[in-house]
Amino acid sequence: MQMDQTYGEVNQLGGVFVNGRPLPNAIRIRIVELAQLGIRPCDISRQLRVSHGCVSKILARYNETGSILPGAIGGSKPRVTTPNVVKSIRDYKQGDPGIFAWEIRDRLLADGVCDKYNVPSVSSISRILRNKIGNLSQPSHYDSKPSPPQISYNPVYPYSYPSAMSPTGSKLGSPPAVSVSLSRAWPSVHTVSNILGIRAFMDPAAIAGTENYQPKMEDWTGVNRPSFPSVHGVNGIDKSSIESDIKYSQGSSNLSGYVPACAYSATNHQYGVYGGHAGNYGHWQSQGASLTHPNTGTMIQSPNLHSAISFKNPPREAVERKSPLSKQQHEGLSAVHGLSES
DNA sequence: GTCGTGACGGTTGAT
DNA sequence: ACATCAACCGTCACG
Repeated sequence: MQMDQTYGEVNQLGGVFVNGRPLPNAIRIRIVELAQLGIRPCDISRQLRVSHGCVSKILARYNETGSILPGAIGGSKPRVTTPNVVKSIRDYKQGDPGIFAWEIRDRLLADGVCDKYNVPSVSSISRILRNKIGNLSQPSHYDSKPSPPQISYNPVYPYSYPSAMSPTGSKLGSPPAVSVSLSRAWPSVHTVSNILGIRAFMDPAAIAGTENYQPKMEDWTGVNRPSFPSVHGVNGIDKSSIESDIKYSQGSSNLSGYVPACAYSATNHQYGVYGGHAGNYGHWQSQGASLTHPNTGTMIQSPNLHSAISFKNPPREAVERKSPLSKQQHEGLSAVHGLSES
């Protein structure tokens, strides 16, 4: 609520956080960077004043997915009963009026209309039959609608927008092209890619915005910059930044000492993340930060950071997410490679 | 002392 | 406009 500027709360370590909201990207990145420098999680926790549970989670996620971004918050799962699916169901029903819902389900899978991740349940199919199709002859307005075939769920998908971001900073207003949504597990990756025919996974560009896109953090965009005395701050900053400062200024002091050269450079742009100021998202470009993904060796540079950051492995995560860290590795990551470079 | 985990109270965004 | 719901968040405390 009052969240706008919300003051955050202070955790046991003295760090500031906003309950319910993700840590600013700047901190998330810093966590990863420090870890890459060989600093132990417990020390990172203390230095950044972020609970170790959180450090653990962020690091685990990064190791697994290559993304430092928080997951997509809010929204609903994409509907599986896309117009295209409904249409197929109707076709099957018309072709064989006596067909059972489970048979339809099997056909949807067999015909590639759906995959195991997005195929409607038998009960959903029954409902569709009853409600949307009912009388076979009736055309349901569905077909008329162009509705992009499978992609449809893309659009629907909150989660996945590619945020990519418009460089300009426009937040995510417009979803870029389709970069597919793979974001959560729902549509399986395969599906999507098949559908779209994309090579998304391999193509960094495509990927870029994918996965988590940026969930929005408008509120925080300003986010903090811990180690810095507000450099530019003072002057011209807009309120939001300032406020954010307020919200988050945590131990600046130590930090700086700690993080040496890290690319981060803290500097100002710190929060690159979501736009340091006032909401401009595009700011990612930060300057030089670079993260190298350990497992893969992939290096992420800031400029691309956002892309890099945002994704890496296809999201199967959600699915497997339960146990996040499979310690074993991520083969998938390699795919990512291209990411960083640019 | 570390670190993984899950409950908890919270926010968000689609429906 | 409002309420639900389901996803995610970070903290905390336990083991």
